[in-house]
Formats: sequence, structure tokens, C-alpha cells
Amino acid sequence: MKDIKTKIAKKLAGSIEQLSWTEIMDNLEYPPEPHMGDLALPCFKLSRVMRKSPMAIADSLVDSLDIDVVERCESKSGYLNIFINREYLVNNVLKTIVEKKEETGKSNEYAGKTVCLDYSAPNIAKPFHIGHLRSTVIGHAIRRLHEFRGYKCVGINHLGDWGTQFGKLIVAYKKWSSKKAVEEKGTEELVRIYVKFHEEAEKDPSLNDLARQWFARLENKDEDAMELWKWFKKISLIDIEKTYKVLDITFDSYAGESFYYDKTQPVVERLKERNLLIESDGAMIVNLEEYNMPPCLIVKSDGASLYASRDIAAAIYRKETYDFDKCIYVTATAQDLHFRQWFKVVELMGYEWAKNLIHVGFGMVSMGGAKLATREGNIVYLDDLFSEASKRVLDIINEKNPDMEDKEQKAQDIGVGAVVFSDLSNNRIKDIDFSWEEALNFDGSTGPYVQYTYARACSVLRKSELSEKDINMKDIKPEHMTNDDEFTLLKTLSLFNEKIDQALRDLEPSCISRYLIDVCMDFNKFYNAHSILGAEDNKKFRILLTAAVKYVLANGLFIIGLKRTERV
RNA sequence: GAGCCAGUAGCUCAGCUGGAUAGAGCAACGGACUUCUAAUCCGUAGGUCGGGGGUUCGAAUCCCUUCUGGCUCGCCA
Repeated sequence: MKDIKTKIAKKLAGSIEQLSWTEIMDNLEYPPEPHMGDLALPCFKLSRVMRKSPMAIADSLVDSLDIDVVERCESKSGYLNIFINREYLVNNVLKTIVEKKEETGKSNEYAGKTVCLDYSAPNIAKPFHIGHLRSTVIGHAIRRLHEFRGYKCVGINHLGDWGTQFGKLIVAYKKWSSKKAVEEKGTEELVRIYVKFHEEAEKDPSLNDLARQWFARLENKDEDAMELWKWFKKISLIDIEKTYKVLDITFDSYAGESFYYDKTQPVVERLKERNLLIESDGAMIVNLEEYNMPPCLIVKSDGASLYASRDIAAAIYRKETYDFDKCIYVTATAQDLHFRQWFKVVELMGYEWAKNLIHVGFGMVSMGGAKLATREGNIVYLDDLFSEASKRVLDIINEKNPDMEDKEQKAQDIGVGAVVFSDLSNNRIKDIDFSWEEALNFDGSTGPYVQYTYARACSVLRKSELSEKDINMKDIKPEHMTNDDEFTLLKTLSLFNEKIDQALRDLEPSCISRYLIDVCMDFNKFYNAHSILGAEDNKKFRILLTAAVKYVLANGLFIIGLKRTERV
């Protein structure tokens, strides 16, 4: 639809001297009702500059669009309503999708640009829970969106692999665990002894001192401590990788907190050089009063680095290593102030690229109105959620299609898809109150609905004796589009590129999720009302239309990280 | 106390760079499987867009104010 808008805007610019074609393009909108046309130009704003009534302007423009993309125009109470030429839609939109196939929706607009994306960042030695899922799937979808516009993407998993918890873990391991137990049970055993440590420390606070000592040894690169830390990390990563495999998510770098904790000295030096660092209660801070923010803490009173200084060090490292054009951080909105603070500090340090640091926030996940908290047991582990969802899907498969091949894998693809989709279907800023009932609902606007529709389209194409490859576009005639269901579907398909642009502009994956629902609704309506393989004169057209649906859904599913289910 | 974010149908939400009669899904009710996958489709019902002002030809959308909820505010990340 983008090129259609462009053509219309350029043509209209010839009749409207006061506005450039891009301004006209921005004013073009989609009318609420089909009888109002396919595109519309409201003429109210023009009224002032042209010193004519909106009605008169619309009237005067009615005959100006004598171009191939436009069928006809109507002037209706101040709007210029434009009806798209259906022949053009068939010969261009349909043709483009069918020809681009797997490339549908992709462009090289930003080829040569690099974006770093910091997302997921789980804590080592702790299991993934539903609160960690959002950063992971939102970040991944935003990465795909950039890839679809030609960006080189660097996915960075800033692991939480450093901190006093490792001192605790070492103490706990030495007291209550064994090499054998950890190797056999993995993260589960690490969690068990970590929880036990907290229980015991309640009774015996000296355990905390011991833990601090061990962490200090770790920071001093003590051999024993380092070896255990590396081992815990390795064990833990094995489980984390399993989750990423299920989600089909990969990273280009796992450089996390442990990588940066001792790289903050140059940051401190540079801040000192610029006289930005002041001492306050023994700590070193950057005053941000001038920018209406509380001070940013750079060095603790004991001389250790902090979150902010490590983030700054990491940003500088990434700029030097990847020379990014943008660096995106996907974390909860609760960290908003923190990011605004250290982005400002980077700017004050004189790095002009500070303006390319972007925080993408998302709402928090709660359950039953309460925060997720391991200690209170108010927690849902991702593994449990995935396996429960997969089990429910398997029940449905056994009921409807018991002979399906490879049904455990399919059930997992769809169960996990349901969870991921529901996380991506609302605007990311919204808080989520998790409920099992909602997460395991497979009706309506859900992942399974999209995957089912995709499988349905694939199934039709599979059963057709005419392959889409055997159909020549020259055999497709505009009169083959015989009803509004086909027309509406084709118009919706034509919006894919605009939706990707919009999702990328707003860094908002839900834009794609909702669009996929639109495509599915239009296709299912069409499918239910008209026979595709049983069609007479326009069978070829309907097969190509179905193929186009398949390509758009396939790439849409890919962007939001759902498996493409050819059969369900 | 200050700052940021949110408030739209019973529930979950879309629409927010101002545009035509505010849209979906879930739940409820009534229909459609001898027919390409009924995890689908069609229909019915459901609204003082938190309240109040203002700007405008036009406000769910922008501004002010107020209420409610969430998050954040120096040595966690």
C-alpha cells in the first residue's frame, strides 16, 4: 500500500501547491468504512492555506487523480475518498508477494547500519521465570524487525553473572552440596542450596560474612573461587540454553556483568578529567540536578563499581567493538530513571553517540495482583508454564487429530507460541497480571489462532493439484477477484510493510502480533465463505491469494518468534 | 513529598504525530461441519473513552486540573 500512497500523494501534489507530496502522504488515512473508499484525504487543514471550504477543495480534487492506481474518487463532506483500482491491487500487491516469497516484508533500507540489542539478561544460577520472558521475546522481536530492514544486528545477553550471590553460592555449595549433586541436577541444585543459604543465614548471620569473604576472593581472582564460579556458570548456562533453544533465540555475545566489573576505571578517569565527579558521603557521584534528575552513583564508598558505571563501561566497549548506530536496551520501565541518568552521564562525558542509546521499557509482570517473589512462592517458572501449555495442546491434538506425526514437538511449538504471543500481543508498556487461565487460553486473538490459520493455508496449498509455481501471473485477471472478502484480504496483506515500519519506529512488536490477527481474521472469513480448490474461473487467483497469506504469516510469525506450523 | 507511566464494553485490550457513526477478542446468548483442518466462521447484546475545565471547524487523542492504580527517587541490578 505504501507505493500506492506514494503515487497518489505525488499526483495530488500537482493540484495542491501549498503542500509537498510527503506532507500529503502523511495526511492520507484509511477510512473507517468500505463505502468511504480505500484511502481518504481530509481537506480541513487545507482549508486555511487554500482559503477555500473543505468541501470545495475535495470537490476540486475529485477529477485530479487520473492515474492507474485509482479507480475513482468521491467528495464527501470535506473528505476526498479514493477508491483503489482493483486491477492494480491484484497485479501489483499480489504479484509482489508471490514473487518475493520468503523475502516478503524485507528491505535493505538500513543496510550498512549496525544495531546492538541488549535483552534477556537472566541471572545465572537462577531459573527462568515468567518475569524474565518479556525482555527476551520483546528484544528478540525488535531484533528481527531491524533485520527485516537490513540492519546488522548484534544480540547481547548481558548475563547477571557477578555479585555477592556467588559468595553465598560458594559457601552453600561447600556446606550442603557436592560435585555429583550439581552435575546431576544442575540449576535445580544451585537453587536448592541458595534458598537453604538464606534460611540458614537467618539463624546464623555469620554466614553472610563468610559469603562476603568468598566474593572478595572472587573479585581478587582467587583460584578456588574462580574455578567454582566458572563451573556454576557453566552448569547454569546449560539450562538457560535449553530455554533459548525452545524459544529459538540466539545471541551474538554473552558478555555480562563479570566481563565489565573491572573495566570501569577509564570511565572514572574520564569523569574526573571533566570535573563531573564529586564525592558525597564517601561515594563518587555525578550531579544531575541541572537536568532535573537525582545524582548518578558511579563508585561506591568501598571503591567498587556500580550498575551505572558498568553500564557506561559496557556502552563504550560496545561502541568501540561494534561501532553501533543504535544501542537498544530492553528492560522493565521500572529502570527508566536509571537509564535516563547514565545516558545523560555518557553525553556529559562528551560522547556524541549518547543520543543513540535507547531504552525500550516494558510493564511489570505480577500474579494475583502481587509481585513475583521466589521467597513467597508467588512465582511461575518458565519450564512449568511451557510444559503445562504443551500438555494442554497435546490434549487438544489427541482429541482432534490423534494420528498427527511428531505431535509432541507440534504441541510444544504451539504451547510455547501461545505463551510468547500473549506476551507480545499488548503494548509493551502495559503491566501484565499473569493468570494461568489466560496464558492457556487458545481461542480468539492468540498464537494458536495464527499458527492454526497458517497451517490451514499450507494445507490448502498442499492439497491443490495446481502448485503456485505453475501459475503464471499473466493468467490472473482482475475480474477473478469477485467479492469483498478477497478484496479486503488483499488490502490487509498490502499493509505488511507499513506495519513493519511502524513497529520498528515505535519499537513495538505488538504491532505485528495484532496485524497477524487481522490477516488471519480476513483469511478465515474468506476461507469459510468461498471454496478455494473448488472454485471455477478464479481458482488460480484464490490459490495465489492463499499463497500470499502463507508468505505474510510465515514472516510475521518469524518476526515475533513463533514456530511456523505447516501442519497441526 | 517529587518525578515517570497507566486509566476506553462485565474481563483483556486496540485506536493516541487531532478527523467521518469509538473497534477487536474473551465471557453470555442464537446459528453454520456428507464440503479445502469447526483450534474456524456468522449473528445478537454490551460504552457518561476515570471526573472537570480549556484549545479547535472537529478531542478517546493536545493543554491544564483533579481522582485512582503502578513504578522510581545514593552506595542492589
